Amino acid sequence: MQMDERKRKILRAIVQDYIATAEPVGSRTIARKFDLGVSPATIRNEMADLEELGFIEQPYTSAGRIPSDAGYRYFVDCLMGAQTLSDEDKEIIERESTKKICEIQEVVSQTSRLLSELTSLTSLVLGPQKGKSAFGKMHFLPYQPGQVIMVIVKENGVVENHIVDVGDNLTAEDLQKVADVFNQKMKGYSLSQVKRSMLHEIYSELSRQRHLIDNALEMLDAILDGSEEDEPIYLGGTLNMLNQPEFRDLDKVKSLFKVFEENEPLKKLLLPRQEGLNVTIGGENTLKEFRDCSVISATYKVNGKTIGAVGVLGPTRMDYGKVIAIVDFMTKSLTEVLARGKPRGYK
Amino acid sequence: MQMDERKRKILRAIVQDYIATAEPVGSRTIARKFDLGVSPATIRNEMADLEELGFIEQPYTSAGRIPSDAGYRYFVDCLMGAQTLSDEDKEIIERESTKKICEIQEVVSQTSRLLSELTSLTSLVLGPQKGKSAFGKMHFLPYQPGQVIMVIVKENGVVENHIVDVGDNLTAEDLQKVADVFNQKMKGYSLSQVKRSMLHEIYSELSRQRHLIDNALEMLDAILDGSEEDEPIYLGGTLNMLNQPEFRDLDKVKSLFKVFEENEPLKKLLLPRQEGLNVTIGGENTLKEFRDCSVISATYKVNGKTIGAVGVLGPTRMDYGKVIAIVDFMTKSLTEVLARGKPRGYK
DNA sequence: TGTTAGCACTCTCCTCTAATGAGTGCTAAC
DNA sequence: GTTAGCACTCATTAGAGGAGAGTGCTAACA
Repeated sequence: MQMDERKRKILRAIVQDYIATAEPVGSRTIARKFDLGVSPATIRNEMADLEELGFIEQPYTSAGRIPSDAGYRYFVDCLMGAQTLSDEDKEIIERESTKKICEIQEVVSQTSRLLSELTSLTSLVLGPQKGKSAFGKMHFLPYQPGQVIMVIVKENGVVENHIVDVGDNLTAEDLQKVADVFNQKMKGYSLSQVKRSMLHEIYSELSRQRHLIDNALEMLDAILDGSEEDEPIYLGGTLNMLNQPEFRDLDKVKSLFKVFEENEPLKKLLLPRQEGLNVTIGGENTLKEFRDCSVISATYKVNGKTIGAVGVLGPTRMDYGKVIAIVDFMTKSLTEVLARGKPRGYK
Repeated sequence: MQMDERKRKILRAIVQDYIATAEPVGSRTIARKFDLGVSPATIRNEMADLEELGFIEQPYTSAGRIPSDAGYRYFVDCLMGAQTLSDEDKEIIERESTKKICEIQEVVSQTSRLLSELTSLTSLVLGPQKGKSAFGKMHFLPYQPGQVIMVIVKENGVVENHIVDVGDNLTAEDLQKVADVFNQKMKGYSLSQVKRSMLHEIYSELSRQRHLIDNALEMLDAILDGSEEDEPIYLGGTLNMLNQPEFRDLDKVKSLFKVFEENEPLKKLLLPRQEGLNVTIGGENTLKEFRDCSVISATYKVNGKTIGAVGVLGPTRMDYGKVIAIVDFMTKSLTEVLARGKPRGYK
């Protein structure tokens, strides 16, 4: 059996109506709401075919039909057509993107908030990967007797500071020397790349300040590498999920929100199998908590390099056209903002 | 009518049983579970009295009784007796508190996590108030052409850094001069305290660097004062609320979680009417979302000065004895940790 | 051969009713 | 003052019946 034009029209009608109403769609409804020029009986026949093809299913005998995952997939891939963004939404995004921002975190959280607001769904934003940042420059500043402020400028421009305990017997010159050696030897390397030999050199050059070096290395370790693993994902509008009829069930809500508290599953959800825009529908997600959910995600870039991703999570019964348009435009806007504003924090 | 010993025993039994089962308590149940040496009929008579006194109420005619807010209040104030902490919990808290921590934020989030874990309720932790911190010292470090890193050491020891745009024509000496003037004039003042005259002085002394000063002041404003308003409250174990039978209702959950997203109401909930430990029961909370909730909160100190608060939020039907013991011990442990470890970030 | 009207059938959802059971208040006896 | 007994109340549950939506099938029609 083949899909013909009428089947496509009917499938599209079913998906659209189900997205709008969350109720199983009957042949009569389609005949009434969509002007297909055929009777409900004909539509019924076609629906039987569509069911056989696996695009729709019945919750129970003699209920209307709802789209299957495959049905949504076919809809997204073949039926949806060009996604248009409403002028209103477009304007809102553009207005936001012209705001001046200096911290990368602000950009990310703003993006997250905006996404969930525009879609009335839950947004996921993965900020620029800090992990790969390398050592740039080190400064020491006076703080208190026995302690100094160690300021680390990473190669990606992020500045961090930590208090380091030093002995009482270190002079400003000693510290300057330590900084000089570090700056010279380590520029451009992350700590994990620092060879033993390099450390050895530093140690031997600065044998007097061994205590300080140990402390400094510990701090550096945390700054340069520690953050790699648990890059947080910004969640927005989680409560929107509670408005979805598919989450009327409290146990479902509980297990969903539990997953929200973890990072790894969300990252898996967000990170695309390929560059650009991805649509993951229902069971295509591996996690059972998301079996009834779809994710629209997309990566964004700086200098042609992919550095993060944004996504929207909602029930499979979501307005794919609208959400895809929003996510798409948002990543483009984000890429633009990052290229223009150059806030600190991305590589 | 007066409370006598038997009435007290019965009220205590009702509260304890209701806390344990979440079911209205009948006279028969009390006679069976608690050995009061009287028959259900007698207990019924006493319960009628307790109801008249306002300590218990009936959800509907011929259901068992549940404690009213006043009943819980009487229980907490007069019936509960000394709260003992289980050795197990004590050990857990002590083990946590010996861990080395260097950032105040870690302490706060650890505390929050621990509280919600031990109580299976929701924890609220208000970190040390940063607001009152004053200007301590300013440093400039080279960053990129046209930009410098402004490092601000606040009087409470917190170090923050920001990138500031400067013109191309500023030398290191110029910057040093700016820093010197700021350090000299502003030490110990928060920006809101800076008199116009003082600013005038700075301006006239540094007329050449006006552009830099404007930028610096803007940053300082954010650092010194901006954080005062929206000191975040750390929430832990919000999902625990979903396990409480009183939150079976999805609408209730929705409105509760909505409040969780705001800061102001939570702060109101947490900030005590008096120093030390506070118990706020049911309707004593002003917000309608918390009408069925109680809050056990307590302040913690450093150097004898109250600087923050922790609290536990749960249904009015909570195990007051246990929770009070935990919160009490926790604040003491926290006070101790802060006094000993002196992590940065408190005043 | 494709389309349509008609019709019996299925299954959910809602409502109504009756039975159950927990718990009370009252009364009278101890 | 305490208790046993009893009638009464009311939430909860299960079951029955009806309404309604929607289907699949059949037969007639173009």
